[in-house]
Amino acid sequence: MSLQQQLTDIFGQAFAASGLDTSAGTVAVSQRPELADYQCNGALGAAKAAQVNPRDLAATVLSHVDAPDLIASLEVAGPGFINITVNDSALAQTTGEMASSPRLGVELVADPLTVVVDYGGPNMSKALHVGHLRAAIIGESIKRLFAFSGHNTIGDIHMGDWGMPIGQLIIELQDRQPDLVYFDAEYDSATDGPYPSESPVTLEDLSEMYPVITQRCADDPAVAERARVATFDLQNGRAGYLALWQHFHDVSVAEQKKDFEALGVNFDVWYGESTVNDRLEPMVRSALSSGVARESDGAVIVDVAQDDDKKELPPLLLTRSDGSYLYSTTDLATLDMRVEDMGSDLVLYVVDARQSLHFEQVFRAARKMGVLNPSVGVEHLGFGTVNDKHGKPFKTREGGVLRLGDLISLVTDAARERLDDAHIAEDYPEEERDEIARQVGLAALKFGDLSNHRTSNYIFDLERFAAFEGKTGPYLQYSAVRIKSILRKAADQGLAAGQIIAPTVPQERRLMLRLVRLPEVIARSVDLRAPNALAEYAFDVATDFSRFYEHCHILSEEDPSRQASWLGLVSLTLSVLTQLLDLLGIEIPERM
RNA sequence: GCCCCAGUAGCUCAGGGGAUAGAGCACCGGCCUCCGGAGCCGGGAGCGCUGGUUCGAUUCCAGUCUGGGGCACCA
Repeated sequence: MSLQQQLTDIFGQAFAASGLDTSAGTVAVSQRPELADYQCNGALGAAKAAQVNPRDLAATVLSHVDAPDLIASLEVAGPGFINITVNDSALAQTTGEMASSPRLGVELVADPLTVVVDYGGPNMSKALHVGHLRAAIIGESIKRLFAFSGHNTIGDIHMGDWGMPIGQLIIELQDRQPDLVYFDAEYDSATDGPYPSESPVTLEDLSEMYPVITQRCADDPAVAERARVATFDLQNGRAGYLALWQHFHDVSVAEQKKDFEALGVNFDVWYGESTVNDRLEPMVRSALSSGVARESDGAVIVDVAQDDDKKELPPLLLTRSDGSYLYSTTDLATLDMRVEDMGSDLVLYVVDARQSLHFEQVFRAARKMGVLNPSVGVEHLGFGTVNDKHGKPFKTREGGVLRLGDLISLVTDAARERLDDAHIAEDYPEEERDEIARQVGLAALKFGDLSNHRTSNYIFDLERFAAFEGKTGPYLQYSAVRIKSILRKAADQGLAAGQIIAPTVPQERRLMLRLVRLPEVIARSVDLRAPNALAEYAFDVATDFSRFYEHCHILSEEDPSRQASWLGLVSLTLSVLTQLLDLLGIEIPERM
């Protein structure tokens, strides 16, 4: 049990023994570290309810606290705060237990859930760009966080591959290459042979076609109508379109897989909207027959407004008036699949915050339609938009969107340049230098993103991402690498980590206090679904380590038990940093 | 018009109803006979505005201003 939890239990009992509610015993990390390690503010609120003086009440509570092994001193301060200073040897013992625990003292959740994390969400036929960065790395981090906590997680890329854009691309291609067999409605693969196995387009072609056809549809209703028809035909199984779709899909996935792999983002399943095509028609029919859905202007809709709504909630569209399906339909069917086939208890959507209304509609419709029973949770974990320094949508200097692959090259090159300039790692093999540059560049990129709160709008600043000083990913890597270096040298000298003993210098004590907070930080990050809490803490751990490192010279320490303890402490620090960075999707080089 | 999100230091951002609101960058000043200086130590400067709830509000609520976003046949 964590130190903070032990203290909370002790104070809960002390409040109970004083005739008050156990919940008043909640202990928090002290806000005034120069005064105490932890504090309990429960006396202030409880005193109000009991109509007594808070300081007197705090004193009464203290009289019921008897934990000399754990607590070194207690003090009532200010209006009635209880300041708690823990015993040095208890602190050392807790730190030592953490060091010998494979999970670093973090308990597995009592009731593991099957959690589907829906993130990434690229549209088929589009190269990944900077806008996909957040979904990918926030989603990856949240997935890892839930998995570490003990949940059964499934990361699903949920590709946008079954909607209007596909119909648009089909007619755009038709206009460019009308003679392709895919457009011949009379073509019968049973008699005429299979469709060509070679794709008529590359992802490059599709990416170029995409904005062109989008604009054409916006400008010309007749073109838009053709796209709708093509979408309908595709969804209803027109063979040529399906064959074409397969090509679009394959060239897209091949390219996108490379980008996601380069980012260190791995999906468990590559499902998409198309995966649930077979569920669409039955689902809509069932919703109609049960009366949950109704026809309106030829479309099928589900009313999701409620009497107590503060805002007007438009109905959710299950089908267009031509009978074709929308992403609301595929999202609902996907949810159905996730519950029915994948056994989800919780579905987390890591998707742009601008889609919050859509998810509100989908979640409500899902409850009404019985797709979701009350025991299954669904949450939209929205994130902020990607803007440039001036708060406008991010564009490259040429005015286009920055490709994800180009972005990775940019940060990797910056890291490589830094290595060269500073004459760092000059004697390493060229291959290793490249690998270090890759790891450092990605760390800068990811930490720069993940240290922001998920929901805040995102200012995309290349200079900031290529910075390696201060509160950055590379600083964290550097801290970890220094520890590895120390441990390597210690091993060379035959020195081993030993029992962690009571701290003797403030920097050492501070580091221990920081490390033992890990369980609470993990729990809080899970509760808030917020990787930035991990990022903040990781930086604090690294900073506290740097201070300790500056002040305590480990390898030249003369007292053997102290030296062994310090080696244990820095080894634990490395484990904690490694774990945290892994949860953020950041790798640590062996040396750099 | 309605709704959502955000307003904290010059800039980019943290912040869990509690005491004296924290980092990083930038700027200024220190630390290299010592385990890796991508480091450490020190310095200045801030909760949009007005009310409310509370013993106590940057935090919760209402209003207001500013910025961003959304509002059935796009995703």
